[in-house]
Amino acid sequence: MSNGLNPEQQEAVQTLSGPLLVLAGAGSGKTRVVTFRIANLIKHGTAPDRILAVTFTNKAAREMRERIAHMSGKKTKSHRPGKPDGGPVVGTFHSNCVQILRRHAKRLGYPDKFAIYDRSDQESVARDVLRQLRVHSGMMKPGDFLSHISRWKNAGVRWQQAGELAKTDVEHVAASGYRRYQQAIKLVGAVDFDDLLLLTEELFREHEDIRLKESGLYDHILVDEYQDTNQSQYSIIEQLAKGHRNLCVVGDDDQSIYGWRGAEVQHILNFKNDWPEAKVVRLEANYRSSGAILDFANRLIAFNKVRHDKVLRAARGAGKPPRILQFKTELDEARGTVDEIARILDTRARQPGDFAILFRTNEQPRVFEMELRRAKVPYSLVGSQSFFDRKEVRDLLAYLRIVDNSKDEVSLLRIINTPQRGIGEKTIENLLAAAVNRGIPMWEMMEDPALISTLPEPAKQGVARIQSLVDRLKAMLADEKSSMADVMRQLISSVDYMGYIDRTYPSPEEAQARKDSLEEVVNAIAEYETENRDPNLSDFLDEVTLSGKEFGSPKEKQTQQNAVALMTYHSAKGLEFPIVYMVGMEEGILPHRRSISDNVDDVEEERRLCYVGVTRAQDELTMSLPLTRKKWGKQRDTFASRFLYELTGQADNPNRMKSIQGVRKEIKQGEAAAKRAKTKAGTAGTAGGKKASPKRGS
DNA sequence: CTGATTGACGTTTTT
DNA sequence: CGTCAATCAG
Repeated sequence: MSNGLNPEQQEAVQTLSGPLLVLAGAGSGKTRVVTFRIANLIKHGTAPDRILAVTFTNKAAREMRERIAHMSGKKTKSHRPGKPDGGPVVGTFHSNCVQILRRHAKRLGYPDKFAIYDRSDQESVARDVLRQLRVHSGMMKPGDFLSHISRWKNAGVRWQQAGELAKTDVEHVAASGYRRYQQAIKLVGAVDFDDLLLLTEELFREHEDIRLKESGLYDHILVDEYQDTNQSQYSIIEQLAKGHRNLCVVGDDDQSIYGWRGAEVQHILNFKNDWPEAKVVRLEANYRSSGAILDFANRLIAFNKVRHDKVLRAARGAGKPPRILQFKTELDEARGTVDEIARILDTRARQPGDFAILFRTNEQPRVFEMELRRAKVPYSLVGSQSFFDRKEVRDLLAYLRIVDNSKDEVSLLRIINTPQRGIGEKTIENLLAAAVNRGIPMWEMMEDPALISTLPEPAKQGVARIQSLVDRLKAMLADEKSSMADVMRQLISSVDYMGYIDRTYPSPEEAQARKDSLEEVVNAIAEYETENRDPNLSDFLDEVTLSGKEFGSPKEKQTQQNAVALMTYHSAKGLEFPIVYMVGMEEGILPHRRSISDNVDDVEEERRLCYVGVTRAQDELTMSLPLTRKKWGKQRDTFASRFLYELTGQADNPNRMKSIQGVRKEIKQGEAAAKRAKTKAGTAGTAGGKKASPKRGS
């Protein structure tokens, strides 16, 4: 074997035509197989740019591009099919859909320059919709509302049909909100992340000419992490591949962890039904982890009922047995873990980048971050509050988005009075109402002299100022001589954003930190400009929205290169580390309380999550739990995760059942308390007078 | 219109 | 115990 692949891997690499399902276990060299197969296709005469590889994350796309470039010496491009620079097209579902939609938006009644709304933009639209519907936050919060819509969209349900499907009161409210939400974002020419997929699917389904044109761009399609495709993605792939049938999908049903986002394991389990002539290759040899770690993984996942039966074979020796540690509090857990890492680093046997600390929720890492900072261990927190979520960064981007596309209402509302320029709440309300009334974007409404004349003097001036600012920036952008970074700098000084920061944040350190992140935005734009052949604002904004987290400053990137990784199990998928710590192994966290109910638990996906965590580890694995955790101001007892018993082969240990029952009881009590609070609130409304007086007395 | 204070509330994961 | 939204006095 010239390239060091085993026979199964060889088979996957050498099957060059027709449908191919690669059932790849964790650590089976999946990524290598995919890249080798692409190289092989090219070697056998496929033009590189007629190969489309779809990845799940931007990071995976970037890595694959690098590997391919490394192997073939060919450059690959991110997601610009049709341009003559050669390599295979590698990108995520979302980035590919954006490209397709940008080419055909008009056919769906969208403007060429549609904005892409991310989670935070969506929330602001959702808040507005809920306010219009007079929905109290006790009934439904913006997040809940959006997950209803998202679930419908993932299942291909449009707002016209949602009402019929709604059963509960909450669903009915969500359904009527769905209509308003969808009309609102369409009016401002925006699409959300789900729309990117939904609209592409619709485009292909309703316009055969477009489907033929787009699918005709490729002769081969490869899809990674196929177990995580949802309904729209499944359909898009089918539409693209049904002509040539050269479709290779790679995945592992045991690592399906995005069910909550509409992913359906059935797609990978049923692949042979949809593509009957498909060849199936199973990769069950694991090259990543030590035997002892794999034993844990195999024992654990065997508890799941819905799965392809498979057992990972260890290609390596047994290695160190994994450890399970208990600490008194979550602070002790963090301290113990970090101290150990620091100690190992002192011996120089390992580098910071060899370690990962994995957890379930984004709130867990706080303590670990504190401890890592104290111990002066470099770390990088993946996900969570990303750079582009910081207020000042979002503000600047909102300005850019207005310059790019003045219809973008969410962005306009964000910066219309930031920094303050005398346009108050009342004025905004009036503008908005008038715009809605006439069915035009707010920005256009602001250009109506009749309306302007009704505004109070300060607001009048404010509107004039923001209009002239945007005009100036637009002109500057069109001017060849000034770069996008120049436009950005001009913007910051024109609105005196620095002064705004000084006024808003009295602490000098915080003010400086915020100013630094402004600088980083300018750097990011400058970097984008130097790295892209045909830089333009729309494209920059797309990239930021679709992959915001990975855009950090050069400085940030460097420190992240060799740092202890702090991340969720979800973000860890596809990665590997010599030393892994899985922390907070408690009932209620992993499995998460939301998957546990009175007597029927739905924890299979949580178990897969745990499995993903275990199989990230190459040499050493440590699982830990604090015996108490601070919650709502009180230190409370925790229960050991049922998974700890399962993976150590102690499933019949009575303590496992005690744990499960313990957490169920706790959840039940929590629910009862919530109910009591709710009824109390209800009665307080009618009999409010009775209870109010004693409180005021003090 | 702006900045400060008080009260309610707290169940997950992300392209 | 913190966070954030709603509320209130300049």
